[in-house]
Amino acid sequence: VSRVVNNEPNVRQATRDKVQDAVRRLRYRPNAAARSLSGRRSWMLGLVYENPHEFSYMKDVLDGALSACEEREYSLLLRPLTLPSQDLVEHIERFVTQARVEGIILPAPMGDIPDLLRLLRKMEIPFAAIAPKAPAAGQVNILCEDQEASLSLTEFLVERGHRAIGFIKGDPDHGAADKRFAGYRQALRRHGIRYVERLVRQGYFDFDSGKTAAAELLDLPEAPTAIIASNDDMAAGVLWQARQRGLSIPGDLSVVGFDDTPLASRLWPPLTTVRQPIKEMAETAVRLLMDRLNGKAAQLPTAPFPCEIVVRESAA
Amino acid sequence: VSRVVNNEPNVRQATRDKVQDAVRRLRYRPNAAARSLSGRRSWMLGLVYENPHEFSYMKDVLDGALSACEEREYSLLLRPLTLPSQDLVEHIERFVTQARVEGIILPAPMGDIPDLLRLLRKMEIPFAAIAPKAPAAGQVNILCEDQEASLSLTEFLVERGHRAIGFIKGDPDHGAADKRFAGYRQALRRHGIRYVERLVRQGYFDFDSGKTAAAELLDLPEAPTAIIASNDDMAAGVLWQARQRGLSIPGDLSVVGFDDTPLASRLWPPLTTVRQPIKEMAETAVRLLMDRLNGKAAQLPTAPFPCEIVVRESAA
DNA sequence: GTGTGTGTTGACAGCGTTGTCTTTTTCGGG
DNA sequence: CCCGAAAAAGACAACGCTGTCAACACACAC
Repeated sequence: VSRVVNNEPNVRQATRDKVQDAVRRLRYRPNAAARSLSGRRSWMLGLVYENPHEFSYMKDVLDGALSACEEREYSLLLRPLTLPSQDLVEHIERFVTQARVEGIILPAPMGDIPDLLRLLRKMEIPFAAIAPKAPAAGQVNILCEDQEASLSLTEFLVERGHRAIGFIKGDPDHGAADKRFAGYRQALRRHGIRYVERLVRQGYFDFDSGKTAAAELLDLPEAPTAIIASNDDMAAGVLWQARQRGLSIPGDLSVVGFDDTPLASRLWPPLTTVRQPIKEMAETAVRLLMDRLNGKAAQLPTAPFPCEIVVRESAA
Repeated sequence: VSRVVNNEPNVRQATRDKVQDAVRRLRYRPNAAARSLSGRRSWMLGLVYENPHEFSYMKDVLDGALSACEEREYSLLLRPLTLPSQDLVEHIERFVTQARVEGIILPAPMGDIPDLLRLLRKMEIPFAAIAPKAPAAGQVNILCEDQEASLSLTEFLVERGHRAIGFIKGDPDHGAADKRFAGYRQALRRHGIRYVERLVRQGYFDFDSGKTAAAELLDLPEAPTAIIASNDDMAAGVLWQARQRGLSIPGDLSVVGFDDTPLASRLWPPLTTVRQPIKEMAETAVRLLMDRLNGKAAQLPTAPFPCEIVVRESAA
């Protein structure tokens, strides 16, 4: 029965049929616990994430990870965290040893926490990092063309005549933050626009930091005519400040964001933003991680996923 | 060791200490698979949900369920579904028998799908329904004061002078939809305002249906001066339509929603809405379900959770 | 000293699979 | 028809716990 259920070779077709018939008749389902115990495999992956207030990004990661797990009959265990967390290591160690997860998915910014990575390496738990800042060799890394997207997005504004373009950076712990900023600078350079440090503010990927940064930018004597926020939630903060000041969008100020979350299409005016294939990235992360667990040849690093500008009405 | 680890009685303190000391020294962690296999318990709960585009509500459910599971060292398995689904029964049956979940959490509208409930009863899988339309006896039901909240919200508008109040209903499959509508009618009755059927439109808890319904309402010869949307995402649709028509909010039109999602505070103007303690409700659902699994005395039905109006600037 | 009851420890089968080793069957070639 | 190799089937320990029953220790009453 075991050999048939697990599709092993060296079973005569007639026997196979007989077993499969019985399986159906008796509605037999292998017991996952017994299978794990005997096979020394848990058939479980872990998803360790920072629990954000605005969950859109994580929702896509979750959808992708779940669907890839379902394909191969794995289960997915979630472990939300709030950073910074001093008992992180102990926490994760319990998570791993308790549930015996075989591998872990680390969406940003989890792929860049030294303590965490060290622990996982020590415990020999394979992992896949989604959008890490520093994609180390020997681990699964899923990237997307953040810098290219940011370059295009900035050029999109330049082409429409903007020269004073404000930029709100993302949380420096996220890999995407640096790359988006780099794309911005690259675009300025390419078009011979002077980089003005005052036009750049630090944000943290959340609404409030977007509001704060926008306020600073808009109060500048030479206020920008366009603002790039490193994600949609911060862009919402920019819109909010613009409203407060009675600025019309995009008449007085153009605003663009990143991520194409549901929020982007619900704001007024709807946000021009960058869509990333997060769900596909998460699916790929899970699949590559499983391949590695099953000893498939170490894959070549996968090409970064392409992004796409979604043009709406918030920029002119 | 088993007796100490599981806190069973009848172990001398000295022995207990010795074992605990060894546990620490050896970093011993019970093997979940072996424990399940032997104890015939999986230590797993399932969360079966309809996967919405706007995930805010489910995010709170997820947070609550995870935190309650963690308390008692249970794991939570997720099963997103897209309704309607013809192979739902087979799907869930596999989910249950494969992972051997001990119980299932059913956030709305899952608690009202007859096929699903029948299956779970047949398989004798206990479940907890969050905000079901028809809370059947003999199961865990978690409710909140939707009708009362809707009553107060409507009165909030009446007190500010509104008489022509539009209402956009939620998905009729959700229990909350009916109750919110009932609260609206109750408020009208209490204040002697005639109920006008044309001012009520069917929505489905999503942005697009909110837009459509709002368009119909705003095109009415006697357009409402206020619109109640049965959730924030539809309220965002109302704001969108208002903008399209150049209406000022709340000057020309007051708009209110339900759920107090992140979206509500990011829209302009920020939405007056109703906050429900979703996370606490989910935690309670999980705890009661576990109590039932562990044979605690059948609890009395829990009191519905109170809601709270969050006043922002979208209504005047 | 014996008997009784209770608290404590010891011993071991059994949970439902998988991996490995042994035995049997099948098949092609002389 | 027999032989040897390969394919298929069979047998069973092992995985790491829990539940249950047996054994032992100790306190107390008689």
